[in-house]
Amino acid sequence: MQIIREGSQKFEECVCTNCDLRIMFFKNVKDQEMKTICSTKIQYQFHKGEQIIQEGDPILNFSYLKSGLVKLYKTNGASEQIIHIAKPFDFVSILSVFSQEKYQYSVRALEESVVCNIKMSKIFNISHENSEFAMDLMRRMSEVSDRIIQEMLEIRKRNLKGRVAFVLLYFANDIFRALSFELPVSRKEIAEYIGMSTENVIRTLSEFRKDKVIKIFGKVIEIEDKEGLEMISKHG
Amino acid sequence: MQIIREGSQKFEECVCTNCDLRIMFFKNVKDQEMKTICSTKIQYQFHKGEQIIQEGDPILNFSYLKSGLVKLYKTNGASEQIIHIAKPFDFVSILSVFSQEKYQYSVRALEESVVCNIKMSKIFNISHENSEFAMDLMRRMSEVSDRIIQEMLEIRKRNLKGRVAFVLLYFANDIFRALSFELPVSRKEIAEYIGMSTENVIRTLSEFRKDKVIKIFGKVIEIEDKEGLEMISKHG
DNA sequence: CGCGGCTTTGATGTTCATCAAGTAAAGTGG
DNA sequence: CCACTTTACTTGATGAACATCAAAGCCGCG
Repeated sequence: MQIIREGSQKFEECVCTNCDLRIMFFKNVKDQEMKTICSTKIQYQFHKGEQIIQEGDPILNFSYLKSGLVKLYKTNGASEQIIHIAKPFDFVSILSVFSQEKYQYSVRALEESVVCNIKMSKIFNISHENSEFAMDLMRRMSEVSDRIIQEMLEIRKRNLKGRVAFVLLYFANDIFRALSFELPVSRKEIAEYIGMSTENVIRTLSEFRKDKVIKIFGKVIEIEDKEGLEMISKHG
Repeated sequence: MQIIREGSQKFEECVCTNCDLRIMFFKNVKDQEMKTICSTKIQYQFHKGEQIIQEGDPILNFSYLKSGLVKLYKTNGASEQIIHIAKPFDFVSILSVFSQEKYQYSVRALEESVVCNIKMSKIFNISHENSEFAMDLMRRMSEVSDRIIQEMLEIRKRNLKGRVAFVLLYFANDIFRALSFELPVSRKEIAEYIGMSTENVIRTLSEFRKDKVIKIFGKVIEIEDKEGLEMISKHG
């Protein structure tokens, strides 16, 4: 992990004004407020595999993903449960930032990722003075948690094959927007995500390969028969 | 379903001032605002089994449960998935009220329930002028969605026996605060809640009875060996 | 080079869903 | 209020789905 220093700060110019994500969270934040956010925010770069948030740690910052890909998960002793795999525009700190003092979940980078941190106190201050901002934030938080719940329900109602197909389509449609992609997770992580055993995830992938639904080159997956995969996702 | 008319409105006196739930949502709402909420809110009483919210309907109101017990669920064709069973102080409209135009889930009364409805437009107006209120709301919404996700993870990591034990303890500890209680749901609904088949839920209950962990009198459950049940919930 | 983690496949056993069939309970219409 | 229908509950038997154990190949890394 390393801190990203943006050169423009030296010139007292606010780079955040042009941040891609401004339109999501800070659309209604005035220029003056934006300047103080810009000067106090800290951006970190995380390498693949590095821990971004550890459950149990105190929540001091409002964090959001600027680029990369992360997994949101929870540990129970030896095992892990993956709750969500999120990309930018899709991950906001964690739901609990407004209701908890400590993180309930952990976050780890699946790819090179940049996270922008803003002190919670600043978020509270701005919300206090700018209700438009508070409402935007509410809308975003609501979307994020809603999506996670929806996704958990979708996974829960499927059987093994349906779940694996669902995850492959999730990567293809939502994350990479391509029929061919490199899996950013291990087979074990897919298993932790869909709540099945690693061996059975592998077996299912092999079966899809035999049935000519996908091609497998190690971590690279190529979807050959998308309609077939969609059928499996829908009906097991 | 029937509308509850509160006599006090005739006397131009605000009954909401003393609402038990005011401290949760409207702690920071000023008296004048409270008066307009009070005069425009509509309360409905639902009988056991009546539908409160139907997925797909437009979201017009911010609703919260004043008394009773409800189930939050989603239908897929013939089958249902229960997402959460909620009591007052625990259920706020639905998460999606701030991000969606239509309800994503349905809500049905499990017991005689009173729901208070406030027009969304009013909520937006107050949030706009009163950021304290907006922040309170955010905190509540965050708590609710966080709890649902946490609960889904807890259920997911258990096996059949562990899940049934978990649900029984949920009713005993969180809902009824008693070792003996009448189940507000059918065996089928328990199955839909924990994602198992109805027959196996029944079998597991019977097994708990044989092992002298619980007593069963139709819908009435009496927990005989709470520690035992907790062990099963933890370790299957 | 050798170690540990990831991947793969096979064999085995457990857990769970499904089917079937019957009883009990609860609602429905005459 | 009673016959009738439907829905909820229960148990057993069977097979399918899935986890677990075991063994071996692969790959990256110190």
